Amino acid sequence: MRPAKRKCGTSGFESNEETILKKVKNMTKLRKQKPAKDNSNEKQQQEEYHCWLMKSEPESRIEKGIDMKFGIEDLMAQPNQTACWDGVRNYQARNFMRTMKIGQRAFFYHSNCKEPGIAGIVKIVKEAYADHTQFDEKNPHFDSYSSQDNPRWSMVDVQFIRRLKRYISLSELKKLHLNHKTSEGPLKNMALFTRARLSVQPLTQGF
DNA sequence: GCCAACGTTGGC
DNA sequence: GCCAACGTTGGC
Repeated sequence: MRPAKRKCGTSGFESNEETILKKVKNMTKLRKQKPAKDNSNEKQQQEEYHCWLMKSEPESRIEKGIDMKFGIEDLMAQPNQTACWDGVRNYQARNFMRTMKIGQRAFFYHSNCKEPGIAGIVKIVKEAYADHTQFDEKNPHFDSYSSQDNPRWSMVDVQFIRRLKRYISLSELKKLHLNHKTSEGPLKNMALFTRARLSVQPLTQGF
């Protein structure tokens, strides 16, 4: 059954900046700190992240004959407005996906496009499992070193929740980030800037 | 284990 | 389309 398309809810991002900041602050706050151990390079395992940012390209780009386009509208058009997040080929991004739990939320970020920025919110509806595209020779993300017995790459399923009431562009986020670096604001450690090239990331850096 | 060369990401 | 940043590969 396909649920009726959601309207942009009234609980959405308001159009004023204060409320956006409050929201981000709240989402950031949900990050839970496990009891600290002294081994600092285990930090990533010690810390549980609850809110994510996942990048996808909303504009057509052909790679080995396959269109990489997958914007938020493409997600909305899927059955159940749900899609698997295949194609991640970076270990850190993969590892983050492997820690994702059902029900957690992520910002859907539009990358490599005219106006990069956050377009909407999705939720994790299936936890990490093998990414089938790694076994498909015709797929741009085929990995000949991976095996069915021991798959190297994982993916999760995400479901559309809603668009943001207004698109939050990268340039706006960057301004906030720069301000927050001096004012100790909530976007001070936003991974979008501290780990710019990661395609799957927790909202704020702590790793 | 170092690090140069190479490949990819993604803003601009 | 350029290219900076940075992750990966592989020679040594």
